[in-house]
Amino acid sequence: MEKTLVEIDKAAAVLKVLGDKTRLTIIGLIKDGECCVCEFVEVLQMSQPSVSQHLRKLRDTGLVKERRRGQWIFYSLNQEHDAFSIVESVLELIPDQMDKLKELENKGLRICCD
Amino acid sequence: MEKTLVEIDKAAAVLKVLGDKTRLTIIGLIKDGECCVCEFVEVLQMSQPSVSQHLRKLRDTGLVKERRRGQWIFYSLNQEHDAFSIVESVLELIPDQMDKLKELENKGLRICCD
DNA sequence: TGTGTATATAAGGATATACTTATATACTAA
DNA sequence: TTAGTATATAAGTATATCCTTATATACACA
Repeated sequence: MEKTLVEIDKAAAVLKVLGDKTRLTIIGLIKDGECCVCEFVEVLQMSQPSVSQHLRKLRDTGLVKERRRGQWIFYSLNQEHDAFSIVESVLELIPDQMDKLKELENKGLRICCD
Repeated sequence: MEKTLVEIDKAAAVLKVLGDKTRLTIIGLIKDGECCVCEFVEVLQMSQPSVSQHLRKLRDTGLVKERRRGQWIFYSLNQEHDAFSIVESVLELIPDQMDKLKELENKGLRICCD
């Protein structure tokens, strides 16, 4: 997988979007799979519009992909992103968020659509 | 070199500081050595207070170190930072800034203090 | 000591950010 | 079609950010 150089402006834009606790947690939550908006709302304990707005920033920079599945929209990491190597190194450094998804599952709130 | 986990808040703070074109350029300029404030001012074509304020953010998060040498203060990367791996992956991705230092040297504006 | 140079800090203003509440859109199922 | 659920967008507001100009601090040298 070739690594392309990324202009400073673009790299700065990516880092700025990643530089927020909420969005970083979202990235951590979809490290190994996808989540839908209502799952983020539950895990993050934030309002739905607020979560939507954070997801929009992630989507606008191309860091995440979305996939509609019935009434749900699932978000996942865009591993094709030019700056994905940054995302990877961030994910290696921050604590795993999987326990939060486990907790969701235990509460019966995990959305599964396969 | 052990890689420590970094809390989400701290990682977000680091990414936020890196998420600015000016500061990212500064990081690029000191990739392989140190620069003093007046060199940044010349390369970045920005006011001295503005540069100082950017350097302060980088210093406050611990991403750079400073070293006074006579009347000059030299800044360099803090390779001991918990999140240095992020800095490294960013530096691998963005274009080299060394040409700007070469240009400074050609204009006789490079400060050397050894 | 006084003057000049390098850097930092303070204060103020324009713009960006991250919430809020209200509303619109898209899909599902009766 | 209508009602309900999931998500997005709009508008407003408090706060943060990044610049500016003015001033303070630290050092060098005569």
